[in-house]
Amino acid sequence: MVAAILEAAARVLEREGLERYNTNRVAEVAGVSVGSLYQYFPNKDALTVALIERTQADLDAALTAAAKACEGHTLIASLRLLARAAITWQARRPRLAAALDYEERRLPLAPLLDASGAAIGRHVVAVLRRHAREITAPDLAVAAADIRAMAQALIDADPESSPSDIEERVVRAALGYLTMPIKTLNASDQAAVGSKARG
Amino acid sequence: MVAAILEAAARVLEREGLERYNTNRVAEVAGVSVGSLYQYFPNKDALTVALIERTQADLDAALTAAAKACEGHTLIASLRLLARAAITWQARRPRLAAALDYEERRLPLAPLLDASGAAIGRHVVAVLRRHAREITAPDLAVAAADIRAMAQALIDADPESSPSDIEERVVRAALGYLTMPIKTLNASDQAAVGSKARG
DNA sequence: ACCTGAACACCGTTCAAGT
DNA sequence: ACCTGAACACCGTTCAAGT
Repeated sequence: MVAAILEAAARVLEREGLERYNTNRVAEVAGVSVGSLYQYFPNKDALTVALIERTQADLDAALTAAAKACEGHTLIASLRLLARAAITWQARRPRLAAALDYEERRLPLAPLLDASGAAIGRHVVAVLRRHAREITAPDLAVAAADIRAMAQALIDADPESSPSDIEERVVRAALGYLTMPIKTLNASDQAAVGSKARG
Repeated sequence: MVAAILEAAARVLEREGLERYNTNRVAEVAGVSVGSLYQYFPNKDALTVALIERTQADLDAALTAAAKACEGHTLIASLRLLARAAITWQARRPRLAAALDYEERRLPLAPLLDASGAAIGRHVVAVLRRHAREITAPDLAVAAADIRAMAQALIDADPESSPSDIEERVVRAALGYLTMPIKTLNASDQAAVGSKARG
């Protein structure tokens, strides 16, 4: 029953969008009354969170496989494999993925951060750790979270771009963030501070 | 009257959040009836868009000033000035800025992209153009849009971090994206393709 | 025990009545 | 012309009645 309701929710989001995503419609598509829905989920947000969790578990599996495939590869090749996995996964149900990405920002996500969310981060961190020598970013966990946020922003930004174009830009952003020479970054401090005096 | 309603909307968003942001509350805070609100705005989204436009105009002004201050500075120092301007601006009314960033994703933004949105991009592109020799990214307009999306993602991601920490990460991301050696990126192609054969 | 769906509350929007 | 606010529609949620 829970699975049927989640499936109905996914279908409504995918085919009718966030505007028509309401509990009465989900119950109707699932073939149950709205009262039954509320027997299994305390409210609409809980239903959405459950759907996000199920979807994140899928993405986690895809990234686990990609992380394994990274073994023995360079940092660049590894980032490309991870980016490609995330982009391919999102391309399978783009409207559902975009809607859930959007809802993620609004919802209390403690359970997700503890469970699959952190799991996704852990895979990336594990891959990064193997290439620690090349990485100048001071904190791998922060770097993994930042790369995840940036990749999601680039992927959601324009669904018009081709997957290979998005991949190129995600890899460029991730690799640049990770390997930017630290002296280059420090060199900017004086100049920026000094510019306050200019007008 | 329009200004009074927009001010009321900003105050409601800032002090009571998106959950209590409704037309009846906005009208109440503005000291008018809800019917009057609908005489000046065709619907709630139009009110939100108008508020975003006004707010973006402020950000545009801040970035215009920052872009001017960049003249004569290195690419790195310029990116730091732009990042600092954006972060400082958002720190002034963080809850309002975060709420509007969120709404931006949902709304039809043709007017914004044509007006202030594109203006913001133009300033960044102008700064980037002065340093074209150091930049390996193939399209400055795409790069500016990507940097804007990434910066927004990092700024909105954790409001816990200190402004200087966020600034460091935004500059790292932007500079890395822009200057990543192109040969490094190309070097990953064969490895990634070859990995498909592995398991 | 579980399901049903009418009913309630809240909020976006309208419109007849007022000035 | 412009304002008012009660009324309507929609959707999240509940609960008395049914099986």
